[in-house]
Amino acid sequence: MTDTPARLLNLLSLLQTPREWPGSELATRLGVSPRTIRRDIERLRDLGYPVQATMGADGGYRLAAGAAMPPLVLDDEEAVAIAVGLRAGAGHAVEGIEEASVRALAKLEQVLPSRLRHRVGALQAATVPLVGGDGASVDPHTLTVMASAATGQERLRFAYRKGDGEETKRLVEPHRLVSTGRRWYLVAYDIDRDDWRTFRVDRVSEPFATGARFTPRELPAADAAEYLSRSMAGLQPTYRVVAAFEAPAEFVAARLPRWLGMPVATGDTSCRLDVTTADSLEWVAFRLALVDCEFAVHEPPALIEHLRELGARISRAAG
Amino acid sequence: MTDTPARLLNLLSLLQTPREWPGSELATRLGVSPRTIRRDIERLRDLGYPVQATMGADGGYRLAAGAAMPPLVLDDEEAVAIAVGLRAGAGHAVEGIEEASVRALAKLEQVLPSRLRHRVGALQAATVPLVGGDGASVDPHTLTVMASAATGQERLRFAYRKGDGEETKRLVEPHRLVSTGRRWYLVAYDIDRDDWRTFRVDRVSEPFATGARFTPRELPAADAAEYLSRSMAGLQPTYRVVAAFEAPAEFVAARLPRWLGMPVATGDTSCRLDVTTADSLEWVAFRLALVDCEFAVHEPPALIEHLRELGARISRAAG
DNA sequence: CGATCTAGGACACGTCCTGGCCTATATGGG
DNA sequence: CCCATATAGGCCAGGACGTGTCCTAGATCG
Repeated sequence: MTDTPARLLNLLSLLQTPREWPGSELATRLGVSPRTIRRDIERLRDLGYPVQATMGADGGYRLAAGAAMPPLVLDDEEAVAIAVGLRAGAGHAVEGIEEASVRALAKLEQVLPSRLRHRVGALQAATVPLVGGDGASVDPHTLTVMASAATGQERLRFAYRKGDGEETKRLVEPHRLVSTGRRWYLVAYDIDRDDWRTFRVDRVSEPFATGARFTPRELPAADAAEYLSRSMAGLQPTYRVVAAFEAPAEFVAARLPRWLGMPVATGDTSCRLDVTTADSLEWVAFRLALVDCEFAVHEPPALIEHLRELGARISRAAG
Repeated sequence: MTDTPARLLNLLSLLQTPREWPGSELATRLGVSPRTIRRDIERLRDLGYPVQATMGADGGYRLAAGAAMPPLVLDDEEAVAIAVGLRAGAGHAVEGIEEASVRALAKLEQVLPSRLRHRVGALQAATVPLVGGDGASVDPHTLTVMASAATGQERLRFAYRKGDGEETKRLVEPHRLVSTGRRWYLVAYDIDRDDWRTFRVDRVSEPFATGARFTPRELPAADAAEYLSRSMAGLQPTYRVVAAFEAPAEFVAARLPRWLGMPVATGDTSCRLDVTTADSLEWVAFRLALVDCEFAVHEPPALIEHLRELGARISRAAG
């Protein structure tokens, strides 16, 4: 409280409250004269924070939207809410911002007080994983540890469950996290195997940043996404799904995630969807049923079988 | 950039990066001597931010978790990611932190630069509303405007669609937002009608804070939640849902949201769920089907009918 | 053992921060 | 209309404090 910088930070946090503060109240609250408050406001404006003032009787200051993000001052509950929200969305985030979302979560969790961390964990446990599917859900904690290690250029140690169920210990230099559809991959240089590898994040457990720094190697590809798609080509079983809907293409498109592709209109009130890269039939079945209109699945047989079972189960539930 | 406070904020933002910074690099980057950096670190520590230092060769500083949240310095993408994540979760947030979640969103959107606001809007449009249900989804923008007006004690103007479909104009003094299950309500004092009212947020459109301040009146109840439940008693149609599952109670509980209540075990591999306050049958049907085990619905008839249709539709889709 | 980092005391110089006082200006209410 | 109250900002005096340049001590790794 003796410092000018501390006061400015306090001021910034007060101004982020969605209300107006008269200068006199700010002065008494921060323990300085109103004149100094006016100067502090000026300082904040010089720093680029657009402090808005309303003139006249019962005027006051508030922080408006500007050119750059000001440092967000959150109270405990807000921080927990953001952390829980981001973790809930970590598995199936909106496409295009998955990486940024994980980065933000890592940044927040790095400085999250431990008592709040417990609350986040408890609430996270209470949350319902929306996709039952094949159970390949990612642990937000794993994601954030990996993201931190990648940007911090620290070596990473973890246990990896291979496709055949065997557990192996890995020591890698993490390069980047890549999200495809709803699955996460880590592109990293495997120290022991002395080569680049990709790891499915849902098969990783007990990730641990060793603290040892490394200098980034050059990836043998234009970027991590390209390397991933090259290394996955022909490797994992993917399905091609073809379905027809009895509803306008816009109606269906609005109810499907983008990465499933866009439906093509086959008439005024019908359209067709062709998904080439589906990797979980349960998930696709679930999304199709959610569209809330008549539809028919033409391919693959496994999906048709799964839908038959689901429909039968629901019918049985109805007595 | 000439100021000490500005440098401290910059330093704080650098230290939030998940990596270690040697003092010398911080010095050159911020354009001051290493000694000043050491003093700045000390200042931050005095302010309560736990700057962790590792000694020895290639040591450095980083920001650790402490007692209080430091101001979060986000880049553009991270801010957008948080905003989108919170908006996506605004409708059906994790129980217990809905209000905090909306507060955080309001705080963020208040200072979000407009160019980022456009990106948030675009991504938000691309997001899929998870619950089709009765279409009573809330607009995150409406929520944040209302939350800001309530905590900022500003009068609020909006259009309200009553139960019979009629549009009315309202001018209110917002008191609090309350979330029950997946629905949002505003408890406010209606100026024109000169009495307290509750409004369903999903029926509100074009909310607008007038800027006129008011002094809070005393609510004729212990708190907003109590007032809401009193004013809703016997008013809105709620259903009682009874369902039986052929799976252990823990299995079912883990796949149901808390506000639906807890299933009661009726055997080792069976349990029973009794929901007294369901307000949307589509939503309940959807959640029950998601549990992924055999189940049967005993009540109400409307839900059974809905399930019958859903099951038939899925079966038809399977050809 | 030496290199390299953090940690921090001492000192001197100059800057800038503060409070008090002034005026100008915008706004709303009696 | 006029007055109260708010922001906005200039000017000035005095003193606090931030700065760079020394210095030494302690920790850690190769």
